[in-house]
Amino acid sequence: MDVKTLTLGVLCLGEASGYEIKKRFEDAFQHFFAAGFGSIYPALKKAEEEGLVTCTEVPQEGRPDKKVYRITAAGRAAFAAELAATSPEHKVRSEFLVLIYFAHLLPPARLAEVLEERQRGFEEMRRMVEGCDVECPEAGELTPALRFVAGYATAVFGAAIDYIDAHKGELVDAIKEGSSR
Amino acid sequence: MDVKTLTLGVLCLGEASGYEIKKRFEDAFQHFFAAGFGSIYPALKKAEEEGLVTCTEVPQEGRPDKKVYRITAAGRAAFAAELAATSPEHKVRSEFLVLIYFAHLLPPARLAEVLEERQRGFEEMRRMVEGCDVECPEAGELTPALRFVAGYATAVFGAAIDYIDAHKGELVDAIKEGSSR
DNA sequence: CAAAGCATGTAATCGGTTACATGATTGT
DNA sequence: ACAATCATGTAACCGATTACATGCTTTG
Repeated sequence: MDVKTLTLGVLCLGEASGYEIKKRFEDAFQHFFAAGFGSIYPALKKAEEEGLVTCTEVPQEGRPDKKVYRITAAGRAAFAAELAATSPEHKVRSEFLVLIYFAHLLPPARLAEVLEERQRGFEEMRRMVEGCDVECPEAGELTPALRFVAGYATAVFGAAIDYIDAHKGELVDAIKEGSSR
Repeated sequence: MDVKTLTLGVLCLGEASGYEIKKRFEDAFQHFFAAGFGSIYPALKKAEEEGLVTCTEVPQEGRPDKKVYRITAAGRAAFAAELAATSPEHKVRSEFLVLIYFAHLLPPARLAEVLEERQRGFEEMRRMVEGCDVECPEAGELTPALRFVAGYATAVFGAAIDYIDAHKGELVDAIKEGSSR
């Protein structure tokens, strides 16, 4: 699945500009599907060429015109078809775990930093996911699907945080001993 | 961090051929850093050109010669420097969570399949990570770092599996109701 | 006064995946 | 017989990141 497809997904939920889609990616998908302007704008352009979305330019003062995109029937169908065909992959690319795997080649002080930095990162992620719950009470109750995703993320980040917290001291001590010997 | 760098890391642990490095990636890094032949072989070639590894061709019968790579002092230094400079990122790209997020656009039967498929995937991963413990008793005790990585993965996969198991019925039921209404 | 937010885009580059190309041996 | 394992590589392609380019408004 590429950025163009998920962009279609966002537009299924309502019209939006490229900038707004980027924000959606940040506060809803960030923890499982990141994307920057450099992939969103070209994706929107291509989707428009293919008739999957339409675009209305809204004049703005002191800014470039806002381009509001709306999904078409063809776009909706394309997104549904893509969803039906994608298998539930789940890939992780973790420099953090590489660093731990080769901890013996890291200065012990740096190792401790690495562990705390990642722990803070996970804590921030968890806060954000839980915040999602609180942020949108106006839209009525969270749908079951959204609750599932948020609950999943909370559980997984929680497990990661707890594990790091419970074992970091032990690891750092062992590496310190190893490097002084 | 790219494949070339992690390849250097593997060679820090002992000499190996491209094929053997690929196996290492599969049974040690798979859950946090995947790589295929198409990135490993060119990485090795480039590392050799840069003097980070040396290569000895070992004649084989009925197969292409085996090319055994060994890391050089420069290679070791380059790897250590790279490690010291990399920040502990941790990125997830999950088609699975996208599928759940848009569960309302999926046939309920497919949703149930998706949940079970991913659960099985995580269970397999967890088994593999735990197996790591059992597979290499000859190399003496697992180092603290290796234990940390295995323990982390076990905890996180466990949390994911438990969460899916506890909430999949609820989700599927809710989506079924939504689509019949 | 500086930083963050609003708003759009392009081009170069980079890294990785996939498919192709070859072929013997061993296990089911 | 067929699949898997051993063993190496290349080339085309694809998608994403990064840097560049511009510039006003709001908030701290």
